[in-house]
Amino acid sequence: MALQLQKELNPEQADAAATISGPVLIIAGAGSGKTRMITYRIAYMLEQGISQSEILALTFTNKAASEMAERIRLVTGKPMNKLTASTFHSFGLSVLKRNGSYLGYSKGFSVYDQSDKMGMLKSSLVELRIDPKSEDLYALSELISSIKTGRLQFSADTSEYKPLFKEYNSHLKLYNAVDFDDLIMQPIALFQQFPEILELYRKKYKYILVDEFQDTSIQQYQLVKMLSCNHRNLCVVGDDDQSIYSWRGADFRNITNFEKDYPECREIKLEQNYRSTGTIIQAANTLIKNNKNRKKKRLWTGDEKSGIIALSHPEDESEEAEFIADKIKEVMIKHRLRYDNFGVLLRTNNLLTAIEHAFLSSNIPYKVSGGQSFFQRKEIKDIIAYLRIMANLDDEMSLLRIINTPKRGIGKTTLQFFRKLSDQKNCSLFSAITASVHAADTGIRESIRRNSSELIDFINSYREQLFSRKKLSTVLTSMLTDISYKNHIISEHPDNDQLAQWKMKNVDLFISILDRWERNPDKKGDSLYDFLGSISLVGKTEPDQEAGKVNLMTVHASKGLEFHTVFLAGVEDHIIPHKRSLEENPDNIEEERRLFYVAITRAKNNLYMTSCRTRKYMREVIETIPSRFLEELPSDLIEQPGEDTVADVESAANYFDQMRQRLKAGVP
DNA sequence: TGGGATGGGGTTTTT
DNA sequence: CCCCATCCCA
Repeated sequence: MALQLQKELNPEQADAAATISGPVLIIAGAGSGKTRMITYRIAYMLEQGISQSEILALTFTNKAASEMAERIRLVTGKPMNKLTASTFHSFGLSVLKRNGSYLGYSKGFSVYDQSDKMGMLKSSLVELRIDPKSEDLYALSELISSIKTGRLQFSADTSEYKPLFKEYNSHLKLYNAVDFDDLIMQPIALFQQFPEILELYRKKYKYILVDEFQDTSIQQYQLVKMLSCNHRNLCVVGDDDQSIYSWRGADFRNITNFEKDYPECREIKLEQNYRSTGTIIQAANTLIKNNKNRKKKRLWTGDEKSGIIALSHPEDESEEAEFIADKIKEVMIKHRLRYDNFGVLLRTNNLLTAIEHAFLSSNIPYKVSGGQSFFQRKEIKDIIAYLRIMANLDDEMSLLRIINTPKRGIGKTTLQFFRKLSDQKNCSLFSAITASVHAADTGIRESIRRNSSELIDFINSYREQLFSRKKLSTVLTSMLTDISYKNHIISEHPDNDQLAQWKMKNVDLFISILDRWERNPDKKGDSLYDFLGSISLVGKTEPDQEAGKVNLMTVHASKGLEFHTVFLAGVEDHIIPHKRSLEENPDNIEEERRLFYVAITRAKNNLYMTSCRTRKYMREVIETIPSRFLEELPSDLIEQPGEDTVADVESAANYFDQMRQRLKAGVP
């Protein structure tokens, strides 16, 4: 059955979907049916006889990648097991897994996340005899990242960190580990050093598509360019107005670079919005017009002016949360909606708690995406560290993590001794401990030698089992029993049994995730290495297809999603736009505005914004100021409860004035 | 020397 | 409010 692009898509979408060879730049406004277009485009390619294995589709999140494959499967009715749809990072990981040995990585190398990275930085500083407390670790990790990706060069005031940079990288190598930046930079290095490997990838992936192109970094674009510069079948899809990841290296100038690199490219704009009511679109357009740095486009919709945008000013965050809870119930009944038609969006994760409390006490089912990932939780990271050290004996960060979890009687001093030894012999910590427990004259006390020796034997024995024929989940379960991990959890929370129970539930959940992964017939023959790889890049908790729950998330996490009714909480200056963001660079105001734009355009029908008058921050209650972006919205579109429109606009203006006075007076 | 108790400080967003 | 670091005791 032939696909009928003209019937399924509007003329621009159909044009974009049918243009499968040569470079194409598609500017797709919010809600313009981008995903639908991409789905049909790939389905159409397959219909034209291009095989799945020749297509590389790069997306921004794992969720987007799996959804893309699923949608194509639904349209074509065929399984998509040969299609490569993944994030840049997981693509990079797969390249390294296959070819890492060329760069000196051995099988089972570890992938370090942000917190591992911080830990590495801290110990590198100690090694260089710099007090970690005197440094801003977060800023340092950004610096390291920028240098590594070539975004920044060492300058006069940063050159003092050259040794740190060197130390950090050589330790990564020593631990047989890579960080997130390496997942992009090492494949590039590999392709540069071994053109014959690059050639293989070029031959394989004849058609490349990049989604969320505005959020790719210069390096990610470089990687794509390397792969596609011969056949030039590169399609990039993006919207500069929704670029919200510049802090992570995203550079929407890539869009202009693309036009330069591929002068023959076709450019197609999707500007018709199918998602939102006219009110929402008008507000969004008015807001984003204030950004100087953007491509000309104007989103339009057939809808005239239905839908609601409302603003209210609760006293504090608990009143705000209650308002949202009550409003959800009210709107749900009025419009006969389900809970999952609602999205509650927040600029920062710490605004989450108040909302969760309110939802719990008014029995509103909800799910949180974003925030701390399941795999980032302490108890889960502990278990992963056990698996990682067994997969990769050089993995020092993991060894350090588990060495006294639970307590094993190996303390600071002993550890220092071992680390010094590993440094002297330029070997891994694990080898250093092994050597020292077997040496005749160890220089350590007998009881400690015994403890350490037990640990080494423990790791070796379970390592062996994990690579035997046994089921991983079975081995893991017996290992956790062996170390009485659950008792450890209980002893960590002597006065909070509920928390301990919750953590144990997480542990069980992890085991069942492993179990399910092992049972998956696609993963047959895969090993512990593959499992660790597969979880190392999973950001958020997988959306368990849980229907019937209110969606609670950060604005960043909401990109690409839509809800009948959206709540945007904490619409206050210092939150959105965020204080720190502006402190870093006043130009960030445009990115903050884009964030606000993304939030607004998630709404199909209604948008309820709340701006508290006071808010608790850390320990103190502070007076807040309504977000400056509120003034950029057309005031006649905004309802404020309990007042008629004219008085409303006036009082809002007054309110802003008062607040500005207060701000000038120096009241925070 | 290890481990518990006590006090200080703090994440904007995430692959 | 919670997590981490340091200090001090056993």
